[in-house]
Amino acid sequence: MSALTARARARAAIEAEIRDVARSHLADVGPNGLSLRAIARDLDMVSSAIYRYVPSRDALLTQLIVDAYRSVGATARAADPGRATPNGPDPATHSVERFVAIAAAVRRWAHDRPHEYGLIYGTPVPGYVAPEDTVPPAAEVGTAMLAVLADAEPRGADDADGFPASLRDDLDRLRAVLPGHASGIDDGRLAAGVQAWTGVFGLISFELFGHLHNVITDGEEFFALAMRDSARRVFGR
Amino acid sequence: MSALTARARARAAIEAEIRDVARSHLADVGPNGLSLRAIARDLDMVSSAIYRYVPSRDALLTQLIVDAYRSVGATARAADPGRATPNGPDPATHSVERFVAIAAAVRRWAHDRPHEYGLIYGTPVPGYVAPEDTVPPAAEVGTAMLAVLADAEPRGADDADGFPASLRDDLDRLRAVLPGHASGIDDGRLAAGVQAWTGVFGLISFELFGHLHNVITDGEEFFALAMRDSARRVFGR
DNA sequence: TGTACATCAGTGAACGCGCGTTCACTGATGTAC
DNA sequence: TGTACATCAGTGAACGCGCGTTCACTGATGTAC
Repeated sequence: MSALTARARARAAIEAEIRDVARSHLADVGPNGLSLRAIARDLDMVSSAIYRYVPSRDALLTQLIVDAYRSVGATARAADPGRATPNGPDPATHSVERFVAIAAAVRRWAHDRPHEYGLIYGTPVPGYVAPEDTVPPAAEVGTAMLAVLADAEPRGADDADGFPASLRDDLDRLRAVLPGHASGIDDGRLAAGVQAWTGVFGLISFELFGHLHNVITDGEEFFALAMRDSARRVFGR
Repeated sequence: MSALTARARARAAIEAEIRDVARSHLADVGPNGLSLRAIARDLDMVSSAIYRYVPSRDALLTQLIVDAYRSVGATARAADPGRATPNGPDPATHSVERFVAIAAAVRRWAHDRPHEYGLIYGTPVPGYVAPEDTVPPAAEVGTAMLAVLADAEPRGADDADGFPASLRDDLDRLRAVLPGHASGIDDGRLAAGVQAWTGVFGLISFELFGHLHNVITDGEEFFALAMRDSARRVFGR
């Protein structure tokens, strides 16, 4: 029934296995320590056999990075209650709730697979240069979060007094990339939105990398509190 | 005149050289790639000679980590305009300004030595367990930033409604560690302070690790804006 | 000031290990007629 | 349905490399008397 030949199915299965094993190794040794030989060993393959499936170590890293970006991007999109309705945003869901829900889902995702999170949001792997194909997946989460801005009801005042020209340019460029009627977002709100967006990952990283040890034990509550606060600043309460 | 013998001075000089070379290698290969042999090579030493100065690779890593924490901690303290006066905090300097000044100095520090920043605020090195002696230096920056809270004039309202007990406990514990008359800080403000503190590193990491590429070009301005905003939320304007 | 001994710095060889990647090869699975 | 050929998966040996760490040793620098 399957359109794929037995060989093609076997190949797909092994490719998936390789990525799974690689992800689990990531947890033990980190991206720098990731070894094709070790992966092959775990799969009862001879070390050279893995080159039938993976062109090089860096290519495998790239795949894992792209997978991770796509995965967290999909998680963010799926968690947005405003996007849940069939056509367009649900106007009944307040933007604050949407932002908070997405943030919480991203945090859950990160805590469930800290090594994959570290792979994309931690220290860049030295010597590894991310190819172009990682760029679009990398943008997915940010787009999902900032899309909430585009749907929010516009506010009257633009409290962007004193923004330097360079920053206004940046915000203009960003507005152009955002979906829908993003053009209605004023500079002040857009800047606050970017800040809120960076805050999501800032807090997740801080917690995951151990810098809240001996400070905050209930990371989940604190995160929820902080995100609510962030979102309210952007959207007003 | 020197209290140290020639041998002791030579030793101190070489130890410093080793750390310098190690720091420069950090930039090229990251903490995982740091190699005692490579360091020895750069110093025209035979590979085994380095063991006269460094007990092991992990010990060297620990030293670099401690140095980095101390360095950023000292930077933060030195940048606090409220601490500049001989005795006690300068009441004329508003807390917002103090926080913003410290944050900017920390960002500068990080941008001047991104690898050292990554060493302490990036992904933890897999397999490396930080010994106890890294804990006090690690706390220095946070203490410097939150100390501003302790000096701030108390505000009337405590907008900490709905804080769960676990979070209140965390905040109590934290208050006990903070210097001076920190006991006067209410839960709402303390939580906001912690959030502002994590925001500093969140934004620095985000920028340094490349996640603001194609979004914000003038990172310095955006950072300043964000920190001002953060601080105002904590201290009121 | 001089000598005897202890401490230290630096050498060179070796241990056992792991890595990415290439290559010529065997045997199995697919495809075209 | 059967055969001939092309493609693919997996093998095993090898290349050249780097690593942390130990060890027995030589020669220089320091210390105590």
